Formats: sequence, structure tokens, C-alpha cells
Amino acid sequence: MELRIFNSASRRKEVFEPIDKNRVTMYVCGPTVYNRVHIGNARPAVIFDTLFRLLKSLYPQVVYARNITDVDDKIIDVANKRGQKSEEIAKLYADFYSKDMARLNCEPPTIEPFATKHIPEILDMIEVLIRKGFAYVSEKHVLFSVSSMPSYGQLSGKSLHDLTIGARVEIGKYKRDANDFVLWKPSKKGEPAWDSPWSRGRPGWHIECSAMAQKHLGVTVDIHGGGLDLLFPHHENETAQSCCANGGKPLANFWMHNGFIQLDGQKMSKSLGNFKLVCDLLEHHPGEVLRYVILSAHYRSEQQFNASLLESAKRSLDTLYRCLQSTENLDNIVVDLSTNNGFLALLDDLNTSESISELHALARQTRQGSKKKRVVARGKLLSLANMLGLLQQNPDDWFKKAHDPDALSQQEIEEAILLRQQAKELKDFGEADRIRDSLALKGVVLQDSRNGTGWRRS
RNA sequence: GGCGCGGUGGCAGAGUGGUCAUGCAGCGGACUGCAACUCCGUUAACGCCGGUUCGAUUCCGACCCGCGCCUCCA
Repeated sequence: MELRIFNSASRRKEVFEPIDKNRVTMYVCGPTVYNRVHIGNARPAVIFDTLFRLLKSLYPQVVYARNITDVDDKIIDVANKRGQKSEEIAKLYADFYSKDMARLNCEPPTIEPFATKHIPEILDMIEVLIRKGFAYVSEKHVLFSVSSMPSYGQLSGKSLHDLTIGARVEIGKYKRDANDFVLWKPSKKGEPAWDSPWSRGRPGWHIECSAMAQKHLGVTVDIHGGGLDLLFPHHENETAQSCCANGGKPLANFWMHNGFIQLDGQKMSKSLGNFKLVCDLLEHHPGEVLRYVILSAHYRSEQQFNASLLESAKRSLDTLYRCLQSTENLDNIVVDLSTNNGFLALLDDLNTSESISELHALARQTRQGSKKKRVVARGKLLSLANMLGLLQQNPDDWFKKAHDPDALSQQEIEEAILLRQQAKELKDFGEADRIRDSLALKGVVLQDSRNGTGWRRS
């Protein structure tokens, strides 16, 4: 039973072996907090939360850090536009982020470090880089010199030569090389600023992750994750800084990158105006539905996202919850998942898609066969679902909780059901159907059974 | 220009050198007063052209098409 992970650094699946089996470390790049996050930001959060759950089942201790970048030009821009402080904007959206991700059943990471809380560590690392000759000071900036590191570009598979040819960015005149990147830069008046030997300023984009990963997780982390777009330049630069500061020791042994989400067949982009905010989606869909959609595709593939997929995911979850609801009388037992196909699929580079198909197989087994087998299947279903962060609520809540404030109350529904029952007893099926149709129009679906009439919200 | 990825049934989406993905939708049947749910059955796919092979959706090559990164970006 071993976990295999596709390592972006080697571009192949490798058997995962942690540096310390008693303390597995994972660092995932969280958001820069200047607005509400979109569904694309949710994908890595959900994926690495699932990996976190899987790792915890395999190792006694897993330390998962997901950072918050709370000092950045974009935050400053928003703060300026609103006449607020950068810190206020960052705090506001960091809180929203935690809440949004929690609604997707993402557990809180072990550590959620903030860049601005690690300025001393950042300054230390920059000083080391300057002292060792990997960084230089120029016009109050400190820059990392990519030419000082022969292996620069290896992680993302780029050569400095090609980068320079393809460069579309204007070269700052304080840079020796177009690809040199900022470790520290001077702040303008009114911007967040800290004292440093080079200027009163603030850190560049990449350095905070290097400093925070090292402080909380150690020089080399087991797994470093994030969106594919972070591979270059963010992760390339992170690993360059850390590696050079630490005598060649790598920042991470395993690099994992999730693919993009496509909205209605197109890349989500602000210019197209087709990005979906998580908080807007949550107004109309349970968080678990969003999570189910995200997990239904393999994390490395490009994923489609649209309204009909949300609807399909909702129905799939309905089926699973219905199974749980109709088998609540079965004993809850502790099961061993170690030979389960759904669990084994997760061990194979986190194949959540295949794992979800096993959820449906287990649901089927929970509904049929001998009672003993059904009890075991149900135990496995709950256990596997828990590892995926799905089926986390009680079925009655799933089906009956009202999300719309104008929805019929439980009492109103039950009264209508009673009236319909009376009509049915009088064989007045016209009236009975009229009541059922009227409830359906208000989003309530009835289900007759031997034990009476049940209901759910559609 | 450089580097890289992908094209699977109506939709989404795994996977595999040789009977099955799976879900949603569809179709037929059972159940039901009729439905819903559930159950049983069922339709339907591997971009194109070659090659390797007894056999290829799966391996190899060419081609077509789409996409990503190289600039902030999950």
C-alpha cells in the first residue's frame, strides 16, 4: 500500500516517501487576498484538502500549511480605491476566504501563515542570499540574480535563453538580467512598509512562501502544491531562493499542480467576465455540490464547469444521500478501507474521479444483498466519503434544509401532506395531485412509501 | 519563436493491449391510484491516417484540431 504522486519536477508518477514518516509536511499556495475568490481558486483548496485527509490516514502527523499573501500591489490598489488601509482589505478577504473554503468542506489547514507576520524571516533570507552572492541591491531594490543559479528553470522546464527571447515584460532598468526578480522593493508613501537595510519597503511576491515554508515546515517540505499557473514563475522562483539560501537543498521533494477550470468551454478570465465567485455559487448550490464537481475530474486535467454540471452533481449527491437516508437503521461499524478500490484509486495520484465511482458502487451494495454485507458497504461508503470530504451532513438536513428564505416551512409542507393524505383516502386523486403539483412548484418533491409520505426540497 | 498538454458515447469524466468504468440524461420493464424513489434491463464512444501485434481507444509515427505557460493569475 503505497501512495504514488505525479511529481511536476520529474514529470512522472513517483512513490511518495516523506522525509520523516512521523511528520509529513505539505505547503500549498493560498490566495492573495484582494477580492472574493472564484471557483478556480477553490480547486486547489479542495484537492489539497483531500490529499490532506488521505495523508492523515496514512501517517501519524501531517502538517499542512496554506499561506495567505496579505501584502501585494493588487491589495494596495483596492485599498487605495476604497480609501481603506491595505491591512483592512487583506483581513477582510482572508476571513472571507476561510469561510468560503470551509463551506466546501475544506478542513482548516494546520497552519495558515500570513506574509506580513514573517517579515523578520523574509529579511533574514534575503540577507543570506545577498551574502552568498545570489542577490544584489540596486536602487533600493533587492533582486535575485537568475544567472547565479545554473539550474534556474529546471522545475518548469524553461531555459534562461528561451525565457529572454520570449520575454514580453518590460525590463526594469535596475535589473541586471530581464529574468531577475524582486526580493524586496521600496514602498511609496502610504503603502505598507517595513524597515530594512536597503529601503523602507516590502517583500516581493515569491519570497514569503520560501520564508514561511522554511519556518513552519523545515528546509525541505515533502509536498508543495498549487495551480499550474504558479509553476512559472512563482514556484520556479521560490525554489531558486530556497535552494540557494540553503546550500542546494530543494524547497520540496514533490511538486503538485492542478489544472485549470473552463467555464462553459472557455477559460475563465476577467476580461471575458465569465469568472464565477465561490460566494455567488454558494447562494444557489450547497458547498458539497461544488466540491463534488471539483472532485469528479482528476486534479491534473482541465475541468469543465457550468450550470448543468452543478445540476448533475446535485442529483448524484441526492442519490448517495438517499441511500444513507433509507438505510439509517443499519448499524454503524468501523471498516477497513485498505483494500477498497476507491481508497486505492486515491493512492494512485489522487484519482478522485475513480474514487467517486466507487462511492456509487458502495451505495448500490448498501441497498441490496444480505444485511451483513449492507452494513459493511455502508460503513465503507461513509468512510470513503469522509476521506473525500463528501456526505458530511445528515441526510435529513441535505434534503429538507431550506436555503431560500421564501421557501415553505416544514410545518406548511407537513400540513399540505396531511391534506393530500386525506384526499387520497377519499380516492380524490385529482385533489391529491393538485396538492402535489402545487408543492412541486414551490420546490418540494413528495415521495410516497409504505410508511407514509416523505418529502425533499428539489 | 521556445516549452508543455489534450482530443473517449447527448453532457461530464476515469481507464485499459483482448467480456464492465462511473455519474447525469435517454429508452424498455417492475413497483405506484398516477408519480417520485428504488430495482431489473438497455442504447451509445474512444479526432484522422499509417505502423507494430493474432488483436489497439490503449504502444509507435505522421497529420488535423483545441488548449496552456513564457506578464498578474488557482
